[in-house]
Amino acid sequence: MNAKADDTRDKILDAAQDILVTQGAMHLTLDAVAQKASLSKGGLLYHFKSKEDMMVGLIHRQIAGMNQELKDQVFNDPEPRGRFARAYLNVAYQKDECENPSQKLCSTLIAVIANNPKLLEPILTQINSIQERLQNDGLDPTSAFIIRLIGDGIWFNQMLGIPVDPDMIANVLQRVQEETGSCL
Amino acid sequence: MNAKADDTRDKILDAAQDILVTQGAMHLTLDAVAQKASLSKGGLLYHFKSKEDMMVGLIHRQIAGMNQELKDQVFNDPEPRGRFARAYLNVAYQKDECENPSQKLCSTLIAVIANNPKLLEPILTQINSIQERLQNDGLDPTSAFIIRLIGDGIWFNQMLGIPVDPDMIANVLQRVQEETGSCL
DNA sequence: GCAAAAAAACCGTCTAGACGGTACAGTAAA
DNA sequence: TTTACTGTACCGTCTAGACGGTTTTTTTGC
Repeated sequence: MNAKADDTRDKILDAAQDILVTQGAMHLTLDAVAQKASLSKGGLLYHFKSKEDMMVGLIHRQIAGMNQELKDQVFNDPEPRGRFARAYLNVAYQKDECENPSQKLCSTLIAVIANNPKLLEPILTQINSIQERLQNDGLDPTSAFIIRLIGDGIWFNQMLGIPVDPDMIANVLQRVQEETGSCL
Repeated sequence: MNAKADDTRDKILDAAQDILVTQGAMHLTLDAVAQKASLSKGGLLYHFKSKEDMMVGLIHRQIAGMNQELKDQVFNDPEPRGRFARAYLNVAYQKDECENPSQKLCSTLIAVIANNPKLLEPILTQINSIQERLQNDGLDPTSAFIIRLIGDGIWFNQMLGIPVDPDMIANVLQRVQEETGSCL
């Protein structure tokens, strides 16, 4: 069955993700991932034919997860104008530390950049797509760009593990909320 | 003489930096650095007793360079109110691609995070210092924080090698220019 | 409905090479 | 004599990936 294989693949990617978040990119080895996924190294390499292949799988899954989050946020926002912008900021900063897809994506990013910048392509595509959607969000281009930079800044801080003050983020989100209502 | 030694140390750090920017953190090996610096591996280890030691040296030099840039920018800005904020954005984004200290710092950052998060300390100190200086820049706290995030966002993009539209950056800078004159 | 064949999923060891770091003998200049 | 190196040989460790074999699942033939 394909479901079993998909399940195993997911387990492998979960393990890789966990190692990236908790131990850093340097400790992401095939052995470590296999062990954490309760699998042999051979089993791992059956599903992903190389470490690079595994990283690609991880990137794609992360991006898909992020897009789902964005979709949900947009869906739950009744005001069309600027709702993608708000969604982007909300996804970039999520309060619950454990299940933060943005931070996971960040950890993945670091690993990718450090080990194989060629794998950045799908991520760049995603970023371009976000920029485009921001531009078509009913805001003027400069405001859209500013919001993107703010979101990226939040990412950046989370990536470095810098504790960002939740109250401050709330202030920023509120101001954006107000300004996207008018014009920013 | 001490000048000779300092010169060699600088040459070594230049080489390390160059490898980081052009090839990525994975290719930063002692052998590669020594070769690029036209030096033997033994010679390198004479100046830096370990790879970690070399990284620390690199971080410190980068931070010093950035602070010098900030100082210069602030010095050349006649309007006291918000001039550190403007300086920060200007340093984060520099047009001339070759000599961009911000991008070099970014590459170093990645290497550090990926290989030894313990070395982040001096960088976190720097970031906190920047945040503090932004807060004492005559702007309200939320505006200051927003500007920091924008600057970090610019960093983030440069770090990923994402080509940011110079015109857009100019627009952002101009708006900040206008707003820091009034209140943002 | 069931056995045999085939394919999929997985195990665990082995190897070749890279890398950080050490040791040390020697050299050249200040 | 000290400082600033060169250059080589070497060690221990780590890691990606290859490989041959084994178990489990699915498909096929009857």
